[in-house]
Amino acid sequence: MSWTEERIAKLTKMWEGGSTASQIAEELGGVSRNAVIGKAHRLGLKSRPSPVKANEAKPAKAKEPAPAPRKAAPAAAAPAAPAPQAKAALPRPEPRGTAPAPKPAANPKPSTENSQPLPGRGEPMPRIHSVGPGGFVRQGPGEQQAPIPPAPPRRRVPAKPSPEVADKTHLLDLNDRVCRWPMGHPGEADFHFCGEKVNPGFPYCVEHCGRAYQAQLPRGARRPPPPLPFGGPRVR
DNA sequence: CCCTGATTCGC
DNA sequence: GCGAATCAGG
Repeated sequence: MSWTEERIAKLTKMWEGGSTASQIAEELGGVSRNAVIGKAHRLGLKSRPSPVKANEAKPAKAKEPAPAPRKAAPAAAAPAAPAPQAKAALPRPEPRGTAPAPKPAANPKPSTENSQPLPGRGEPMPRIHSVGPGGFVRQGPGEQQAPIPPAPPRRRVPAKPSPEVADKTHLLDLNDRVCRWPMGHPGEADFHFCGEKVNPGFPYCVEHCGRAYQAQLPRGARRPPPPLPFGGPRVR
C-alpha cells in the first residue's frame, strides 16, 4: 500500500482526532501501526501524549555506560535539535478517555453588555449592530466573542448496540486478534462473534479453526457435514 | 501480558 | 520515504 493523498488525509485527521496508531492502521488497512506512526512523524504531526515520553527536563541522569544498544553506533550525544515546529497552534484536543465537552461557558449575563470596552482602554467602543439576512445580529467592533472551541474528539464506535451484547464481541469489535467465528444468527439481538484470541495466523481461535479447517476424507468415507457457521440453516 | 507512541536505521 | 525492530512507559 502506498500513501495516497486520501490515505494521508485520513491518517492526519484521525491522528489529530485522537485515534491511536493502531486504530488508524486498522482503518486504513494494509499498513502496520508502526507504519502509521512513522508516517505521522514524517508528516510532522508529532506530539500527543506518549506513554514513554511522559517525563521531561532530565538533568543528566547518570546512567550506566550502556554499550551500543543494537545496531549501528548512535549519533553520539548530539545536542537536542530545536525541532522548529509550532505551526498548528490549534488547541490540542484532550487526551483520549477524558471528556472535556467544551461547554460554551454558560454566561449568566450575555456578553453583549460588558464586552464593549476594549481591555486596556477606558474608551467604550461605539455600539454598532446590524441585522443580517435571516435576522442574525452582527457583532459590533470590540465585541468579539471567544472563538468556538473545536469539536471534541469523537469516538468512532462508541455505543454498544444493546445491553445484552454489551460485553460480547460485535462486528465493530473485530480485529486481527480475536476469533471471528459468528455466534448466533445475524440480525438477532444477541448475535456476536466468538472473540477469543485467535490461533496465530488464522482468523479463528484454536477451537473454531478446528471447525473451519477440516481434512477432506476420501469419497465414500465422508461423514455428515459439521454444523455450519450461524448454526446452520435457520430453523423456525 | 496487553497496550501506547518514539526512535533508529536498513532498505 | 518507508516501516520493522526496538525501546520504554502505562
